[in-house]
Formats: sequence, C-alpha cells, structure tokens
Amino acid sequence: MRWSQTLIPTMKETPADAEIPSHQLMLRAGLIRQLMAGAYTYLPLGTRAIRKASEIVRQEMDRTGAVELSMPALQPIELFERTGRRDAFGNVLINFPIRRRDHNVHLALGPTHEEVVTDLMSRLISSYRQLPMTVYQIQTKFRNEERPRFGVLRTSEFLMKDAYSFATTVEQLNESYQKMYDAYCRIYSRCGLEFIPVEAESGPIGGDASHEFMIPADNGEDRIVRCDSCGYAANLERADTGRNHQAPASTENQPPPETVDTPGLGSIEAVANFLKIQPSEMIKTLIYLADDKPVAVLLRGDHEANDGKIRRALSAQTLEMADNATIERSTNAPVGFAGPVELKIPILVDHDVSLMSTAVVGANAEDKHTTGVVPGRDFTFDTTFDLRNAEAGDPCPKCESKLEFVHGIEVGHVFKLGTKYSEALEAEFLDEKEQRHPLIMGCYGIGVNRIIAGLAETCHDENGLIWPVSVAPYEVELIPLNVSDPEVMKHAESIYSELQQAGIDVLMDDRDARPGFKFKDADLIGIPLRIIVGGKGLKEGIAEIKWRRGGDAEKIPLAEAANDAINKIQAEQNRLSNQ
RNA sequence: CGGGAUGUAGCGCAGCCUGGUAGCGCGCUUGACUGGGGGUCAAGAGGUCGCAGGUUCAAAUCCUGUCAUCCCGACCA
Repeated sequence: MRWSQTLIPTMKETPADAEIPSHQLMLRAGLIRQLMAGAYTYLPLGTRAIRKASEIVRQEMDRTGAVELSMPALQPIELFERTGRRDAFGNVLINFPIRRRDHNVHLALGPTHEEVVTDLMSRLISSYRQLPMTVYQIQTKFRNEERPRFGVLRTSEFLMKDAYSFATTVEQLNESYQKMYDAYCRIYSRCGLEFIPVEAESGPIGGDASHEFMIPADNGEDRIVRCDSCGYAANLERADTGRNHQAPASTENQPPPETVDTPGLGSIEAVANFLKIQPSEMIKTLIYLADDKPVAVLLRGDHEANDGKIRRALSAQTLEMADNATIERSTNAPVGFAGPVELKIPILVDHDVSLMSTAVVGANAEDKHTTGVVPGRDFTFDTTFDLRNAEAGDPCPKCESKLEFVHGIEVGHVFKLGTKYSEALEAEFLDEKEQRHPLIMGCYGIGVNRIIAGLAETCHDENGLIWPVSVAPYEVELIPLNVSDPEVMKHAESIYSELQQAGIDVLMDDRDARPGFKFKDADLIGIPLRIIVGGKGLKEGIAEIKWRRGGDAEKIPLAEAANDAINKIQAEQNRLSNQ
C-alpha cells in the first residue's frame, strides 16, 4: 500500500480527551476515531491490526478443533427472559421494541451468545455421539456500558471471539477447557503480549472453573495479586491470602473491657479518629444475610470484606448485606454500633481478628463502643477463616513468599459454565442408556480490541507505537526519502514490488514530504521494520534497514534489501509463533 | 447513578473575571525555495464561539436550562 492512497491521519498533538497512552497513541497514529462515547471507527491501520489479531485467534481456535460459525447480533428478548439474564444484565443489555406489521417485536443486541448458542444446540444435538463439540465466532458484541472509558478499552460495542463447548461429562468439559486455556496462551504469545493467567471468581462450580487472562499494565482496570517467586496469580476477588487459623492471642493480664461514649460515630474511621487509635486496632462487625439468616462477620477494622469468601465459608447459596431493620433487630442498636460481645447471632471470624490482643468494637448500643475487648475471652469462636480481600504483603497461599499487586487489562476469560443455560433452555442429549441429560457447557471469550489496545498500552516509547510483526498493520514501512528523485524512486519501487510479491505487508511512504517528517510519522505508527532509500545510501549502493524497537540501522546492498527484509520478517514471525 | 471538569476553525489553546471588530500555534490550499529527524518565505481558505431561552441598545463573555465529552467513584454474565 502507498501512504498517499490510504487514510492514515496522524496527529502531532495529543487530543485533550485522551488520557492513557493506548488511547492517545491509537488516535495519534491514525488507528481510530471516536464517533461517540464508547463507539469508535477503526481506520485502515486499526482495521488491519484487528484483522491480524482476529486471524491469529481464528488459527488457534481451528487448531483446537473448534468450528467457526456466525450467530445473529439481533436476538429475541425472550431468550434472556428464559435464562433470567434480562434482569441479571439489567441496563447493560441493549434492547428495544421494533414494529413489524401490526405487532411489536422486542429485540436485544447480543452482549454475548450463551442463550443463542444453547438454543441452537438444543435443536441440533440429540445424541452423546455428537459430542464433545466446540463452536466459536468472532463478532461484534453490544453492552450498554454505564461509563465507557479509556478509549477503546471499555466501549459499548466491541469485537469478541466467543467460543462455547458442549460435553456429556465433566471430564469432557475439563478437556475442552484445558485446550482453550492452552490456545489462549499461544494466542497471546503470538500477539507478542506479556500476559498472566489468573484464577478468577468461579461462581457455582468452584475450584479451577474460571481463569482470566491479564495484560499487566498500570492503567488496567482490574487488580490482581501475584507471587513473584512461585507464579501464583489471582483476581483480587478470588485471591487466597495464605493465612491460616490462629489460636486467639494470650488472654492473660488484660484489663476488662470498658464501654465508652461515641456519639454519632458509626464508622470505623470516625471512631478511630475520636479515640485516637488506628483502624487496625478495631474490629469491624458486618451483619450479613446468608440464605436469609443473619450472621455477623468480624474483620480487622482496616480490612475489606470479600463476599465470595464469606459465602463459601458459610456454604451459603446467597449472601447479601443485611438491611437496617435486620441489623437493628440482631444488635439492638442502630447501624454502626454492632459488636461481637454477647451477640445473639452466629459470628464468623477472620484469621487476623484472632491475632489482635485487644480491640475496640461496637457495644451493640446506640452511640457506644467497647474498648479493651479480647478475642477469645470476651467473645468466643472455634475457628477462623479467610474472609477479606488480599492485600500487598499477605503471605502467598502456595509458597513462603509474599503477594504483590499489579494492575491488569482483561483480554480473555475462560469459564466452566456447567448446565445453567442448558437446563434453562432444555438443551439435552441422550446417553447410551437413553437417559436425557443437560449439555455440560464451557464458554471462552477474547476481547480482540483489547489485544490491540493492550499492545498499544504496553508496547510504545516516547516516539510512538512499537508493533510486534504478528499484529502490525504492515510488517514493513518503506521510505523513499525524496520522491522527486527518479533514482531513489526507481529502487524504492523495485523493493516495493519485490516485497509485495513475497507476500509481505508493506507500506510505502510515497508522500512528498521532508525526511524528518516521514521519520516522525514512521516512529508514531510503529511499523516494526523500516527500509530507507535515500540519496546518501544510494551513493554507497545500499538501503538502510532498521527495527522500530531499536538497534542500529543495517546497510544492505540495494539489490539484496528486499530479500534481507523478507528473511528478517519471516524469522521474527517464526520466533513469535514458536515461543 | 453520585462527585468534578470542559465545550471557541480539523487538532491544541487564548479571549470570558471587567459585555462592543473572534484571535494564536499546528494542520489545510496556492506558489517559490528546500530535501537524512515534524523546514523557510509569500499569499489564502476555514468559526451562526455545543444548543435553547433570558438580561441588555449590544452576549463567546452575564443568568437559567439543556446536550455532549472527559476524569474519580458505584456498576461491569
């Protein structure tokens, strides 16, 4: 492609609305333009990058034996009502009535395709002999993001690869899941991305039923914890803290508790300020409803509750914060003054609470707290649990080391669904004994736009983007420095057509502009390999070949330049696909 | 949905407080020069100042409303 014949609107200045590097660079390098909040046009360079990433995804999906199909973005709302997800999605689900002849049809734009694919399979699968089966598609999804942000990272319309596996047994599901997991690792490696697979909140199936794939990036929306020494990594919601049950600290020689007035001070922070103590010297008493029964959860004052862990510790189906009436009934005090001493409902204690020798707690009376409370003496418990979010410095659950926090961009998610959708939509198969069973499903998503944005976010320098060859819009940028010099153009044209014939994606900057201008643009759009043909080199009979990522330019005889570039590109492509 | 900010030429911004001719840089057009890291000179084109209403002889500027965009938070199968 010749630069003069395509559309690459580069910008010298950074648009004011773009805050993070990927957004700024994608705009400045002419990959995208915004139409409205949460919706972007992909210009030619952006489209080419998306296409390259999609093709890698497609190849790796095919390699697992998954088969590609294409389902409608338009979906009847009834499907979402049958699975209960119309409510679950709420406002996120874009849906609207349309007029058809004399009646209304209520449609949704697909936020994902569990319903459609399950409905499809319920009609097409009847025997265990057809299974296992995995299908996938690469298609635009729609979700009404309450707050689109970070450029292309969080939008209401985005390109997603979604795959769905169907199995007769949990073993079959596990096998499909593992294949997808491995394929995801290959995909991100081939895209030149650094990535971390993390254990994610897995819902009803539990165990290893869900992993997210994260690109470590300071601007990532997700917080993950990881251990540098053993490689353990998990979503913040999911991360174990590696702490164990501790017997209560010594109860000897502590003075008895005292009740103090704390008028109107119902928060940890306010009480700590008032008593001139640290929040870590207090115990937070949270009242929950677990399967509709009240229970008190005790955490150290500076810690954050983790609802998933609490729910699992109680083996409860549902868990929610108690309403004010329940709190008042359970504690005989208004919200903000709950404490564990002589509390009439069951209490659940976090590991760290038992390590406190003495603590300040709510007194279960309005405007009063109790100081000098000793866990194990003033209230008792048999065991303790991991009930809070992990924090930096917590012990690693898998080794001796400590956990650290990193931010990440979620670029993929694999999930063992089980039979939630197949039961709701009656997608069943007949086993060898003619018994009916619901299909056992898995679902697997990759945000294709996020691969591109993630690369832009993590692979750049102060001059612009630095694409890996595998997803670069073009592999080679050929720069004739003076297009009005016939000698320069003769050699440039010949290298250009040689590269094209070899199947290399080459962009020739044929604009009549000064060299410095073209160099700046080349740095900005970040094409990995650059060939320069200019007057200086011509005198020596050479072209200069240089990687965008750095290093010195090589001087290659003009006649060999194209071949040299072809070899370099192929070697780099091989390196990325074999690593 | 709560909090904050910003809307003036394609992009970045000034002007607004103190009402009176709409400005700068980049980009764009034409020409000449120039030609290895965002060139120089000359001549141009381009804006109902987000929108609506109000105050005023007069509104980019003051007031009210509204819309849009961005940021923080809540939310995110």
